[in-house]
Amino acid sequence: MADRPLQVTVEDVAREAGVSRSTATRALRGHGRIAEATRTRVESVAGRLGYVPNLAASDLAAGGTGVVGLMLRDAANPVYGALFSRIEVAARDAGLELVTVTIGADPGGEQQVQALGRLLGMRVAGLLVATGGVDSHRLEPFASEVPIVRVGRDEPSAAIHAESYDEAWHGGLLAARAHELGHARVVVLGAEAATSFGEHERAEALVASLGATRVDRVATGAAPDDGVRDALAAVDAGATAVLCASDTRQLAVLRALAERGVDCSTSGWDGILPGLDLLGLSTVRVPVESAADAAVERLAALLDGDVDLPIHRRWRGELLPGRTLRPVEHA
Amino acid sequence: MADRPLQVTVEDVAREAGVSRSTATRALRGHGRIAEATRTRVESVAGRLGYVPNLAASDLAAGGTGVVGLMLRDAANPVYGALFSRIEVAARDAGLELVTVTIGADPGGEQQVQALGRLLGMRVAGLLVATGGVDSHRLEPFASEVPIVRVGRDEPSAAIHAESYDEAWHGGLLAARAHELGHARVVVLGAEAATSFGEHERAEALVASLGATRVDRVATGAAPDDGVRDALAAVDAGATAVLCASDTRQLAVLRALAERGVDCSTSGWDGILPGLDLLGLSTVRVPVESAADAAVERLAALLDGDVDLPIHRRWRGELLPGRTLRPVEHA
DNA sequence: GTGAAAGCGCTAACAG
DNA sequence: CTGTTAGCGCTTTCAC
Repeated sequence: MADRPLQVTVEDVAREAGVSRSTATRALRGHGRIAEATRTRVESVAGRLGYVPNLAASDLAAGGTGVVGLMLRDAANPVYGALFSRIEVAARDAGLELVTVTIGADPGGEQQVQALGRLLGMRVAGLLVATGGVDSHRLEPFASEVPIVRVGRDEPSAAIHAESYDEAWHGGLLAARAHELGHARVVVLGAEAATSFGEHERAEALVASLGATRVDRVATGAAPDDGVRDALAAVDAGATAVLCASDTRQLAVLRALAERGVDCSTSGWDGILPGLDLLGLSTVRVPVESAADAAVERLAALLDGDVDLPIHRRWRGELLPGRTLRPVEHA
Repeated sequence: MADRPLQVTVEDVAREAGVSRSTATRALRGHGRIAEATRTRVESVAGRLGYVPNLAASDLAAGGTGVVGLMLRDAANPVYGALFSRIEVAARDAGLELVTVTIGADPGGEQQVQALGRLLGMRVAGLLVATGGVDSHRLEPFASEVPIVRVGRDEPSAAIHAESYDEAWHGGLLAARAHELGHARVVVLGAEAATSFGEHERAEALVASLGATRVDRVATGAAPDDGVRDALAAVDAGATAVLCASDTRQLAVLRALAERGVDCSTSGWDGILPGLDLLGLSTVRVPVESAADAAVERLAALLDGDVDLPIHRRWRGELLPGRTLRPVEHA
């Protein structure tokens, strides 16, 4: 191997193999007609020299990449981790190469612009957007030039494809369960719209499905234990369950409950957390896998020029009954 | 905005702004001398046209990228999720742009070669390797051309930097705890070397620290409940604790124990899982944050040409006593 | 089957 | 302060 493998160019490989640059390229990329003998010779020279094709050059010359870009939200959250992982696997199975850029909790801010710019600047062949943090209006101008699929969140724009979760339905599941267990006054705990649109949407879905049930809505910031105090106050005032817009929040509530020795039903939302069965969490298992698979499949189809699906689709998960949401005890 | 923003070139912007291509570039990149008036004009034209610089072209012309590459292992595991997230944040704080490629559970295989090739092909300025799945000998040839920092796992090669965990010490922590609680016969449950080197290493560390304690070593495959049956058999035969090489495995054991109504101490390793406090898991909290921060900081320093650190460093976490590893009850 | 030549879109000296 | 001039490394017609 050369002492500076990354400095080796096709030119070098060609010279060393005694062929022209174009022949070397052909041999390496396996396109056009080429003599088998030449091909193997060039290949072995390339290997010996440690040649690593310069992608910038090749993308530029070829006028585009085969790579698809993924914009992701902070993976510390197991839900995004699971989504990421599943997208990754699906993409690999579909023969798509993926490059990922992540975006912190910086709604509407600098980061997303930059991340999006980077991916578009790479002239990715397609875009998967798995973060609520990116506004549709930023994406929209590019929708006609590169296929964009949003995953895990509803998409308002009709120009952008989406595979999301049927959160309204999920809310119905939880509300029905709470009702069935006799809860007549509950608190709904979840972020306000500006903090996390997803959580907000979930909370609203819950409230909407709760119908006649008396609801104390606690809208909070991003930190899991934001609003826990308020929720407990409502419990003291007579609420019999704290319905949370995410499992992380539910954990915070359980922690607070345990600490104060208060007994109260809770539920969450996500259903991804390893060990949630041991904890007995009552929650909704969100269909991460379906959405991820569908998004990748859809993108692959778009890249192939096929399109026949409705532009937006929603997937349904299931209720995990658990043990934290219990029947109301009548005094 | 142009009807085809991604087709707009500096040339177009320059023409529209009535300047030359190089002036336009200068205006956009803010290098060299440029009249403030021209700059704003060019900028506004670029904005209006929806110009997105072609990075392939710019990287090629500039002879390199500013981007650093991250090779990551499957993020479904909360530990990798946490690591990923922290690296991301640290990189952002350090002003580094990150592109990530992930590698499935394909030790030594095609995927890593491809992923590495993609990053090197992009001519990244530096490389962060956060997966055990990439062999050192693949990395080594490039270590002299691009700074490479391995994170979260020991690195055998002296050419490659590393910020890893002091697993031997962690093993000591757990072993001491088990001893102190009176466990005289334990089972150590963790993957075999070929399946997960990290887990294997942990298990070995445990065994080594366990000294005179009688140990049944159960070496398994990757699935969390592999080997659980064997572990329980050892418990039936008299072992008083099952020490696991990861928290995921510990969960599997707890599940099996609960199912069979058997009572037995357990411990895990990782300490990242949200809600582990509620579960009372006894485990070691691995110093993900320290390693991630150190790795990014080191890489940034390397990119600046500073180097003074020992090439390999190890970080120490802490014991989370929990409630799953309990004193042995004497009959 | 192979080589020569013309760029891809951008940057970076240089002059002016 | 701005325009001109060379490329960066690779792909791709098009002749031979």
